[in-house]
Amino acid sequence: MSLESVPPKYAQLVQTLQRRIEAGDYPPGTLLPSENQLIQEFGVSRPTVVAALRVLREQGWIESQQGKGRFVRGRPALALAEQPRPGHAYLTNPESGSAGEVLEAGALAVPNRVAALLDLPAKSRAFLRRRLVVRDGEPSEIVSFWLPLELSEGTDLTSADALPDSIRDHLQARKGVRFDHIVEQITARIPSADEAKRLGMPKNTPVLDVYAAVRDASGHPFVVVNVLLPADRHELEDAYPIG
Amino acid sequence: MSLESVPPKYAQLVQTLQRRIEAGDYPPGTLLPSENQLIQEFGVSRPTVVAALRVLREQGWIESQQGKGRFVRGRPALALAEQPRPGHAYLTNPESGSAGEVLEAGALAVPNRVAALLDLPAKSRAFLRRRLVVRDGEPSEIVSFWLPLELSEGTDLTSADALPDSIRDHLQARKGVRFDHIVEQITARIPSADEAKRLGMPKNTPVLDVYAAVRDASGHPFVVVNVLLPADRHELEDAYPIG
DNA sequence: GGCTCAAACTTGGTAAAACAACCTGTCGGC
DNA sequence: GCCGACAGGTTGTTTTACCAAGTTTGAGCC
Repeated sequence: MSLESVPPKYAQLVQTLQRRIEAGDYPPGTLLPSENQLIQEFGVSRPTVVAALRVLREQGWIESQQGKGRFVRGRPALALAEQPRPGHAYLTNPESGSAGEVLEAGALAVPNRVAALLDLPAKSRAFLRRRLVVRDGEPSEIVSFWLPLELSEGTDLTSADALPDSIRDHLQARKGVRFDHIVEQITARIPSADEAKRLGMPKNTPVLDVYAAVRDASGHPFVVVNVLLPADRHELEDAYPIG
Repeated sequence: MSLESVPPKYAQLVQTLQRRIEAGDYPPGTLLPSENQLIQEFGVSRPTVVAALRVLREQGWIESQQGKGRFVRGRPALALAEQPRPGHAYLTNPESGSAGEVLEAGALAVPNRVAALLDLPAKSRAFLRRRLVVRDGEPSEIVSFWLPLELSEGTDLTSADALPDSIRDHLQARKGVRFDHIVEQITARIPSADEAKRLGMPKNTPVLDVYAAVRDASGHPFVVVNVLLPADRHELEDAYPIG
């Protein structure tokens, strides 16, 4: 085993400076201590100080001006809020982290829309794993994973139990694929009678229908995640900076 | 005067390597030459090589693995594409760029949801500008801008004609506010009879209801944009990288 | 007083060196 | 054959050193 790995010095410096900015020790608009002052105070070399300040600049905490110094901007508004995109969580969270029930797990003909997202010919077969997620004792959403048959071989995706690791880790470990980005489509529709029954929702309220195609760096799709959310109980929220 | 300032060496290296990756000299999935090889080939020092490779890694061109090397990923698909996010386009595009008709423009009591997004007390009044956008001769979507009364003074937002500049430029020029980020909420519902009529859509198909709160760097909201999109004619699409 | 200019600060970039951590082979011994 | 030790490769981190370029300041001259 390993002893608690200590973070590198420059990362510690980043943390320290972030805390001081948040605490108001370095108010926004003011000048940060110069490189030499930081070298003195923390007893590290200049490259270490510069590395820390570079990280802070790239994250938007400070801005620098040659010849003058580095100005405090404050905590970057979205640095942390920037995460929970709709389709993303279902890929990275293990199924066992949420209650639920596996509805289907096996190969069958893909809907046209999924075929297009997976770059498969229409009417071809693919593997489907569909799960009803339960939150607070109530049915909450239906999550479906579609993947090409060759990708599903050798995985535990046919299991009727919740998977202990995330779909992403599962595929990455067993098939060696590398996820790169997600293309997400959001639409709304009236649920089918079956969907409404499973979700325990009135038939005349719409569902949000989210398709997330997971692709590698070259744009080749691996998996399509579909999430069905009753619109009376769920919203999608997202935040992003604008230039 | 100065001669054309030459870019720093590490930046030149970044460019060279990017071009080689794009040209296929370093195909995705393969190993990049090691630091020592690059030092040899380009006749620069190790910190210079490392600085260039750090930039490439942060931009998503390569990924590195201690003890093994650096793997080529390819051009980062989304780094520059930075899609038009749903609420964003309506802020930056001038109204005159799309056909349409101003439905309302004036002060009135805000709905609870908008009040919350604008940090206003419930039942207070705010300025509303609502417009029906027409595409290809068909009514397409309803766009509403809500803003606090003090922000609407001195603007042309009461005009019944399409504004020649974007809402963003308009407010930035006249009120000196600086937009920083957007918090977006997406939901779906059945349209009201009036909405369905204006949008020329069947009453039993849902609409996507997008709320985008535009805020400054400190999180204070300026404007709320609401877009109503018939779900049978519109989808929201978005792409983002995953770590 | 007002101007010029040099000195002293600031950040930006490059070079050379060393050690640590990690991976992958090869070469033993078993 | 199997397994461990080891050597040699890789990237990660830190240090020392020097030069370049932009900004501010103040001393000194007119």
